[in-house]
Amino acid sequence: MHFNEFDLHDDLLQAVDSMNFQQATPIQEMAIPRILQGKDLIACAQTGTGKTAAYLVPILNSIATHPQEHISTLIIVPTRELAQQIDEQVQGLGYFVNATSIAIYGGTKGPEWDQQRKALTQGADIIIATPGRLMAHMQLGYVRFDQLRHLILDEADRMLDMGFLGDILKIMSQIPAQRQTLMFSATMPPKIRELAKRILQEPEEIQLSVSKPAAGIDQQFYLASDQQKLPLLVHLLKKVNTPSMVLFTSRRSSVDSIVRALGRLGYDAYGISSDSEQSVREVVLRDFKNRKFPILVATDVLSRGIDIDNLSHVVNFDVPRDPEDYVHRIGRTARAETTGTAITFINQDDQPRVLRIERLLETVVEKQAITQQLGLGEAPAFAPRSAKGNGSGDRKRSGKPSSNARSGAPTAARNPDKPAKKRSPRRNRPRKSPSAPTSSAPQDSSPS
DNA sequence: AAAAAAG
Repeated sequence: MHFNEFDLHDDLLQAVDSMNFQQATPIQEMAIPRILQGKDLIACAQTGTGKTAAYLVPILNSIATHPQEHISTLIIVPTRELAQQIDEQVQGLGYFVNATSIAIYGGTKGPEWDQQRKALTQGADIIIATPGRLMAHMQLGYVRFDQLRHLILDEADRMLDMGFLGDILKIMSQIPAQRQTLMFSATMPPKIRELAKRILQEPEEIQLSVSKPAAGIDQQFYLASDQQKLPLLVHLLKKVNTPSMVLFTSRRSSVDSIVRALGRLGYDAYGISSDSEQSVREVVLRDFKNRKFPILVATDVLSRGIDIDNLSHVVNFDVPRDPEDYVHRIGRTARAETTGTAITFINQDDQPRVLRIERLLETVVEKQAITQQLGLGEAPAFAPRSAKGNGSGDRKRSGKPSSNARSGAPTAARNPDKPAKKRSPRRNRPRKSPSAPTSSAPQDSSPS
């Protein structure tokens, strides 16, 4: 279905056109008409499917057709980077409708607080906020949501994981009951169902292939001890011409040491975690998106929703403890129906988690053991003790439980169906995000 | 045994 088949305001069609949106993705095709009708919605969709535009387009349509003075839309998200990214999308799509927006989040030291207060008092069409900072403003009493018509909870399952339920309910208690509410969640656990029941009215429900990675991702598992991981990574990097790689690690404390180790090996890498200063987080992410350096080392702060064009690789330096996070991490690549490679290093301790991931994916991925032939010593054997978790006995065991050291052949673990069509959405953003400071590449990770 | 978010 083409975008101009939706019943959209002329200005918005122009915006959609300027962004070169043509064919709607499945989630957009399903969500846009229902949101246009004013229905509440609960949608379960993998990231990288055009989820954000699926709600921004109809919301902006509502703003174009019924302009109002004060805030019409509140979008709540779990991380600051996601808030900023959505704000940038609003800037692009909202340009021709003259929609105003602001991202509201904490961690900043500059004039942001006053800018945020001003937007909240004098009005902006769309507010994109992380819960903590929004609450802080609300407690000061000047935030008015009396004209609010649309509330969106994005990455709702993540927000509950992060303990935001109380904040969300408190925020919701101060916005009109007469409103449209949209919930987007990667998964649909009972807690999400409960919340949906509580805050949605006769919701439409959209389910899109739950927890399955995109078809274009080539998943590769390598057995490696902690000492072998870095040299193995270097070996794999040598085979790539111009890598654009996000390397995930589960610990904030490892980000810096990996960045420094890569620096010593001559790779230009920078890191992001909640330990980084917010201004550094922003500059590093922007510079990485602009391909100013090839390797970004990050914690799971970036595992959800963050959109990076043409990311060639995701590397899991360790296996995430939550199998859902694996799907989210590797979903940073092969977005918008392109292709990408997801490499996961598995040491002895990581192995039970691998079984849980494979159970979630309903796929067994070949465990490659190539460290020996690279002269890095013997790889850890793949012999997971167990995959602690729910006691259901349907656990699938890997067909090849032990290390088959001679198989250097690339694994065949991509999802079988769907050819990887390339769509390459050309984004000529009509207006730049107003808040982006321009400065040069970050300065703090050269070899010491 | 982690991560994120308010300061």
